Amino acid sequence: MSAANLRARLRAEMTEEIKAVAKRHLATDGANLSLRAVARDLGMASSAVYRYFASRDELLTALIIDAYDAVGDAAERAAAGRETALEKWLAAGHAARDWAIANPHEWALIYGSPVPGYAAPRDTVDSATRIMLLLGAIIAEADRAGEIAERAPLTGRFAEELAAVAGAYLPHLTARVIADTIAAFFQICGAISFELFGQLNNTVEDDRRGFFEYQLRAAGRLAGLTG
Amino acid sequence: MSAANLRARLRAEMTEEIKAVAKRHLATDGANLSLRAVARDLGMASSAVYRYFASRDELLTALIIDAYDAVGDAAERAAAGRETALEKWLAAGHAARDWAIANPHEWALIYGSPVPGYAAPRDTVDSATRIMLLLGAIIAEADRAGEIAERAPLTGRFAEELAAVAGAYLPHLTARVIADTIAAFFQICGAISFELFGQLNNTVEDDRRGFFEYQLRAAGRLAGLTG
DNA sequence: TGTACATCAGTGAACGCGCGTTCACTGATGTAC
DNA sequence: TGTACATCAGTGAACGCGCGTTCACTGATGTAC
Repeated sequence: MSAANLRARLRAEMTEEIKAVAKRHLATDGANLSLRAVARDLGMASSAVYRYFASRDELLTALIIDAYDAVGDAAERAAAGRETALEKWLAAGHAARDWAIANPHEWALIYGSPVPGYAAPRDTVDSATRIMLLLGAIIAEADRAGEIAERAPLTGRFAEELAAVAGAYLPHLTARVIADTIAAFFQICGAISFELFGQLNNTVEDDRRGFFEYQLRAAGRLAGLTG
Repeated sequence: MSAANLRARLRAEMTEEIKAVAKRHLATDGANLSLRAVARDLGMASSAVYRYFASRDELLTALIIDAYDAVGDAAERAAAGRETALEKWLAAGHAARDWAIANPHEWALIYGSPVPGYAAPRDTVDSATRIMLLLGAIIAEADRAGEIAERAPLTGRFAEELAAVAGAYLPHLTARVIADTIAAFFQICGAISFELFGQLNNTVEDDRRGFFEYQLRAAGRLAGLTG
């Protein structure tokens, strides 16, 4: 390996380490992450972090992209091993929830309230849409296999807007599939977020996984999945 | 009016004014609300605020209770004027969404990511559960009127937990109604939050109300509402 | 009616802290000739 | 192989800022006798 490559590798490793420490700090500081605290934990001067990230916002952006990718990855891998559409659906949903429970503050970073004064740059969209595309693909595949319940066509102006999206970016999906995928996605993420943010306290304490699966199946039915 | 009462009234008015300014500040600062900034806006010394709230957290708590009450109030009033269960359901849902759109930062305060380092005290629960009780009451009423679709009984450990809750606090509701109400509530709040937090950008822009109603009806079906 | 006292909203200075970012710098490492 | 130079990670001090909370205080208003 050339010296230049070695330097590049060390740089990449340091970048990862900064992100790893920053992720830990999300737990205590939430989204108002402190660059100085991260540097302190790494035993380096706060100014040194600027060798790796041009600003606090850029570090935040990196964390956000990582989080979207991680949850998307987890869902994709879980679904990949399954046979039927329903199995894939359930596997993807549980994978997302498992990841959220293991990384609650990263989940809050991407699906919680927006960080005041922070505007997500374009770079985040690709990673952000991965999990939605996975859900859409599962539904579309089931649709082609004739496993999707017959439903009345969508009506209303929002249906036209969704049809336009389908035409421009997702020609293999119908407006109906997109609407139902988004709706199911909102339901699933809502269920995960509310469980995570404590709204189930004092009601369902033990079998939250079971209750989540109940809701996950409901979301599947909403999306037309039979079985 | 006695002088003591006058003093009490002025005190109450000042308290309200502090909360009003603090609510405006949620927009810029999110949950890391600055007491000093609020005092500055009111033209008073920051220490004066301590005559009204013992700490920043206590002010936050007051804002949270107000927000829960406001959205609960809006939903209750909207539902009160309707005839059928479905009409009440839609009216309550739209009222919650309308309130959220009008007060996005207060919505984020109660249904967004938890504020780091802040633990909600007991006083908030009554206000927090109002809207869920309303939804549960609508479903229960429809159930008594025979307007709820027949469904298989709940199975699983979470069903037992919910049955225990029903037995202890809500004897007129079945575990099934509670499960479905919670699930529908998560779905509705998820839809509102994700719309508010920008997840619909570049897909549905115009007719978000229509798309929300589509999801609201789906939530109603999930809860067993026919029609 | 007049006076001494209590109440209490609000002041302003201070404590001790943390923050993001900049800047001139050091010193190790690698590169070119 | 040896030397001059370039690169670049990391330092430490500084700038200018904001924060929550405390404390001794002022001064207006109301109360008791």
